[in-house]
Amino acid sequence: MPTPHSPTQNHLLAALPAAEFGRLSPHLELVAMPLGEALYESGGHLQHVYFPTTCIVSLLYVLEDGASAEIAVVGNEGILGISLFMGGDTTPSRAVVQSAGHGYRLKAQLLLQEFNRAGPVLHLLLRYTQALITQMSQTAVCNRHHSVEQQLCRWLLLSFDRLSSDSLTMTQELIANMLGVRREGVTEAAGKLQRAGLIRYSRGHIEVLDRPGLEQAVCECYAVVKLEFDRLLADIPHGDPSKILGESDRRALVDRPDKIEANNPRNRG
Amino acid sequence: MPTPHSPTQNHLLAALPAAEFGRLSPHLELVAMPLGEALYESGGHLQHVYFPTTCIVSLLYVLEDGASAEIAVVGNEGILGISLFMGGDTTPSRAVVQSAGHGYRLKAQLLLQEFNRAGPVLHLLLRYTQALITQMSQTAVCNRHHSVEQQLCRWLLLSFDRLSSDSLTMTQELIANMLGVRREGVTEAAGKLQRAGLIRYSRGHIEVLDRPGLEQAVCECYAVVKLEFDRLLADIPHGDPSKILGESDRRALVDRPDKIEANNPRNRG
DNA sequence: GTGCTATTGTGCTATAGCGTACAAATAGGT
DNA sequence: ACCTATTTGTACGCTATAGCACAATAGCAC
Repeated sequence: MPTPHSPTQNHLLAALPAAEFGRLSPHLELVAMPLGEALYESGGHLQHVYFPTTCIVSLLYVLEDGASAEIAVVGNEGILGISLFMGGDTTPSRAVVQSAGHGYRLKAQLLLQEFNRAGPVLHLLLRYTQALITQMSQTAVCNRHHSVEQQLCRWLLLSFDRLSSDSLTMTQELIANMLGVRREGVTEAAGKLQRAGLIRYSRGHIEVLDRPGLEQAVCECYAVVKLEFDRLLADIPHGDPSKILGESDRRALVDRPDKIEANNPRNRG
Repeated sequence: MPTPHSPTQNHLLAALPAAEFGRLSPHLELVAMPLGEALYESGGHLQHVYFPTTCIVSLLYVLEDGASAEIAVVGNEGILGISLFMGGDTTPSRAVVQSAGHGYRLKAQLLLQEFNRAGPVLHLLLRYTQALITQMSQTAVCNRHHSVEQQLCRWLLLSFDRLSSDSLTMTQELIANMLGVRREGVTEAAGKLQRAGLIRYSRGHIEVLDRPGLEQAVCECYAVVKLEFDRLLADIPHGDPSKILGESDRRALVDRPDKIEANNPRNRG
C-alpha cells in the first residue's frame, strides 16, 4: 500500500490549533530523508526547520578528532532546528538521518514569524525544547554511568518509540557512532540481546522481538526521558493517543524496584 | 571592604532594557547561597528563579543509585529555573550551590508574567537557554571521550569564568561528585595539575596559578562552550565588557592546532 | 551460481577508571 | 598545644572499554 503522507503524522504539527495549523500548512513541504543525510552541519545556518513524520534524526556533537556522541534523537514527536527560535541562528550540533523516511520542512523565516506571535506555537515549541533538554541531560548521565549494553537498550527503545515499525535499518557501526563507543562494543552488546531473544539483527537490519524484555533490560534513563516527553507533550490538543502512555503503562515503567539491581553493573558486587 | 551588592552583577539582569529592569527590580530579593544548598530538587516545583551574582550553582542529574553528573554550571552569567518559562513547572535536575555567595531571587509568577510579554526578557532568556543547551551537550560529549584530567581542567575554567576571584572553596570529593567520577581520580588529576604548577590546592581550597597553562591543558570542550556563550550573550546591551572575550582572545582559544595532539589521550599512540 | 564488499564476530593487549582499604597530613575546635 | 574530623595521598586488584588485527559471514551485483 502506498503511504499517505500527512503533516499531522508529526505530533507537534498535529497539536497545533486549527488557526495556526492553517497558516503554516500551505508552506509545509514534504521531503524525503535518506539514510545518512545531514540536515544540519555543526555551525551551519538554518534555512529550514524539519518536522519528521516517518524518519528519525540524531543530533550529534562532533569533536575535533572526529569522535562523536549523540545527544538526542528526534522523530515524529518533534522538530529539528530549535536553535532557530531559541535565538542562535546557527546550530551547534550536526543532525543526521538515522532512519530513512519523510518529513515536512518549513522555511525558517515562516516558523520564526509564527513563533514571534507568542501564541500556542511558541509555547508548544518551548515545551518540546524542555523535553529535549531532559533527553540530552539524561543521555549525559547515562554516558557517564551505564554500560554499553544498557545504553544500547535505551537507544533502541527511544528509536523505536519514534518509529511506527518494529524494524530499523541501521548497522552496528552507525550505532557505535551515535553512542560514541567502539563498534565491537555494540557487536557484543547486541549479540547478548539477541541471544536473550530480545532483538534480532542481521547486516544492517534490527528488529525488536520482545519489547517488554528490552524494557526490563534498559536502565532507568529510558523511562525518565519517556515520562518527561509524555508529561510535557501528552496534553497536546490533537495528539495521537496511541503514542501516549496510559497511567498503567507509566506505572509499569516506573515501579520496578528490582530493575536497577538486576541491570546496573555498579550494583552487582 | 564590604561587598556592595547589586542586581547588575548578574549579566542577564544587567542586560535588561531600563523598562524591564525597572519592573522587575523592586521584586528582586538578595539571598545568601551557602555551599551545598539545594535550590531545586529533582522533580520539585519552582517557587522562584535565581540570578546568581557571586555564587556558582551546578545543575546535577542524579540516578536512582545516587550516582550523579553535572550537566551545567550557572554563575553570574545566567539564571536558575529555566524550566519555569520553558513550560514544565517542575525541574528535572537538582541545583546545588557549588561556591557560596549571593544572588537575587524573583517569584516565579513575576518572571513568568514578564516572559509572557514576549519582549526582550523572553528573547534574552531563550538565548541564554540556547547557550546552556550547548554547555550541556558539550559536557555530554566530554563525558564520553575525554580524560578525567581534561574534564577537571574544563570544570575549573568554566567555574572560574563565573567567579570574579582566582580561588574557590571546593573539596575534591565534591568535584568528583560533579564530574561523576571517583574522588581518587580527581586527587590524581589535581595532583598532576599542581605538580605542573597550574593550580594550587589544599583542603577544600583551590587556586589558579597559571590560567594560560590551564587553557593549554584543557580539551576543546571549554572553548566551544565559552565561545558559544560569548556569541549568544556578548551583544547584550549593558554587559560587563570585562567578561567578554575580545577577538584576539577568541583567536587564542581557537587557533591552537597543537593543542589536541598534545592533550588528547586518543592521539598519543 | 560466483565473487565482491559490507557487516559482524572474535581474540588478543593495553589502559583508564572503579572499588576498596588505609595511611598521611592538615585545619580547626577545645 | 593537643585532639579530632576532614581532606588528601597511595596502593592493589578488577572490570569495562579502547585499540588493533583479522576471520567469518551474508547480502548484493553480475
